[in-house]
Amino acid sequence: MKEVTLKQIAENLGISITTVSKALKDYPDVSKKTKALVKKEAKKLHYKPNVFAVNLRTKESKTVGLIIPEVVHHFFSSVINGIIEQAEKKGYLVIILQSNESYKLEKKQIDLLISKRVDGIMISLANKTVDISHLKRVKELEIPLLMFDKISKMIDCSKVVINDREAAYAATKHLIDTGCKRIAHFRGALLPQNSIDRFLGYKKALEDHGLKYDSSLVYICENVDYNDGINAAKQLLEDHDDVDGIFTITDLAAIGAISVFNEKGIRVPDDISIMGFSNWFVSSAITPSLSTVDQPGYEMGKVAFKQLYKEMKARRKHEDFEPRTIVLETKLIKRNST
Amino acid sequence: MKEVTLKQIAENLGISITTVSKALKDYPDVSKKTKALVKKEAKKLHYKPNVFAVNLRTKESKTVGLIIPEVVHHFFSSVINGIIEQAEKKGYLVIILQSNESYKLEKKQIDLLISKRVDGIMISLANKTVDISHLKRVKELEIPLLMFDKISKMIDCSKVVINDREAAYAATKHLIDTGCKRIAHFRGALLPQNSIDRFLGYKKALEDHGLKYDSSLVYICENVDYNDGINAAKQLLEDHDDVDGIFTITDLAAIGAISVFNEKGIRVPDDISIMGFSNWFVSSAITPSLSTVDQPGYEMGKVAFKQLYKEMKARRKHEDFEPRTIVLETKLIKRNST
DNA sequence: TTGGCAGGCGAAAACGTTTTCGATTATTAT
DNA sequence: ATAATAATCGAAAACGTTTTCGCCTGCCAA
Repeated sequence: MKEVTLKQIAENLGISITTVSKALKDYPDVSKKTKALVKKEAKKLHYKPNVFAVNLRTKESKTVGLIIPEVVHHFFSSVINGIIEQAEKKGYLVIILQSNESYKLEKKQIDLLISKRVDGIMISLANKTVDISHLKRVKELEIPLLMFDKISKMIDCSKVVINDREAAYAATKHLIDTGCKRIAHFRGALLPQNSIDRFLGYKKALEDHGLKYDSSLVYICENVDYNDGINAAKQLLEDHDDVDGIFTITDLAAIGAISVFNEKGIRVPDDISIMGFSNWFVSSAITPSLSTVDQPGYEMGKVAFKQLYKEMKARRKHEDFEPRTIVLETKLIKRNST
Repeated sequence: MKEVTLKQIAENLGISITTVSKALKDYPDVSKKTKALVKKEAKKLHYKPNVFAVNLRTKESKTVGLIIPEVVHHFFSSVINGIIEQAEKKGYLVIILQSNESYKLEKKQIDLLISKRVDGIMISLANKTVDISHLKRVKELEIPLLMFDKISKMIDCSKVVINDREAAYAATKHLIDTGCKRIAHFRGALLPQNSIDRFLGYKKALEDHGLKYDSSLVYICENVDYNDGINAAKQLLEDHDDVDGIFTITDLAAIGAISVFNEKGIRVPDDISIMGFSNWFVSSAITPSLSTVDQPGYEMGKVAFKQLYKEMKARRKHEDFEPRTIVLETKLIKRNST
């Protein structure tokens, strides 16, 4: 049971490999008759081109690499979904790697993708990534690169993001609009741009609406998860008794906080309003359902691949390409926690 | 800025390509002196073998394909996590495809993976998959194949599963042990083996403990999601007023049900106990926290890749390989909903 | 001297494709 | 008739690696 190759078909038909190859790709210098013959024989033998040979010859793998901090994460898995769907449509496959928020791993994975000769790389940076020489290298090798969600401003490449600052501003403003006077913020780690921007949006909203910014109302949720939310909420209850609103960097932290308040008999939103971020679909399932900002993960993945695709196409044709930054719309979702 | 190749190194050193290649791979018929020389030069030039050429020559891609019904899903994304981590350790990359529970897509994706010449394929079947000729073809081509979670008994290959029947039995028994007398079941679609097995476990547990099985207490949650849980719960409340326990096929459905009961003022677990399945981590975050069965996704992914790796290794050495079915342990998790 | 052997190296084939550049024939214009 | 043009085809190089097989040199034993 040997593999079917162009050679095989050529021999069967008594013509050259060249002609077979060209016939299958509809080159204009092959007669209709020969084309028909070749295609028939190819179909009969179930001919499938050997991608390894094609790759070698064309220097393309029709594969892109994707590096994200965490796979088990509603937002990122939505992005993955958007990416692989779009990629498949365009005939590309996606290799997924997880940096676990580690800079070292991220760097290693970039090397891995380069050595695998993917046609493009999409990445959402690890929180701990500050050195970006590994990404510079990608640019030097002229491998199309796209960053999404967690990006670095130091790299000139296409980007897909939301306007974290504006979204956080809107979220905080919503709390103010519903009557909150003293609003705390559960923020993320200090480094990531997202975390900074959401914090700045929060701060600006306060200042624009005559509420004084108080740094003692800002709590850091290092891992931005459920337990962080629990701990921050407990700490908050110890530190302050006059807080009537919280804006959290992520739904998970908000849910953690809500569970604390539920337990202690503090009513949400009567005693304290809570605003999440991301619109993780569980937010609508908890009691009370969580007001939040919708962060379009699936859409982001889709747009991101489309943009990368454009760049890969340009590169193939040796055209030059102008990187773009695409900002996606977020949406304020009002539910029962505010 | 040309690519560095073996030829390049050979020319620089005035030796043959053959010797360079062999030196880099520590062949015994190259002198230590030459090896050192070659390695030094290779490092200096940052030589990286061209995988396309290596693939073509060795007929291996060091890549495996993974097909799952849904990426945005706690259990499956955990499996992905386990797989890619383990794969990376062994020098393999993972291409992820999503069947969206569609048989047609699944079939197409298998073809895609075959034509990409992956070294192995891992799959969790779409619910609608009954025809398995596409999987037979994988076997015929002697591509190592592994099925996990949603498997087919008609295919002889390695499998990694949990004992759904036993786990469901234990879950139902737990409801019985805590005093439930009339226990409903929110089951999944009719076809999938999982769904059948969990149903059978539920039924058997009833019968073994002197409770009569009543088919009117079984509700079908076609998509096994949050809304299904809501609808089933509402229907249940219309149909029956004496039910004091529910075993749901998945946490999501359980959470949907809980939200209905919360709304209607029906107390969980005082009026009705609820038992989920999967131990989706949100289950511990809701009120009341959900008793459930822990389904080890990460572990399953890890074990699955390891097993596939063994088969790929055997295949490379042309040894024959005995497929194995590995059954992973589940764990009953008692929380506040029972 | 001859033979055998080991160590070190390289020529060349092979993997299967794509594409350039001629070559050959058939057709048309002059 | 000749020249120019169009239509078809194929030889061969190229992509970069791996691996088989044989060659050469030097050494030792008989």
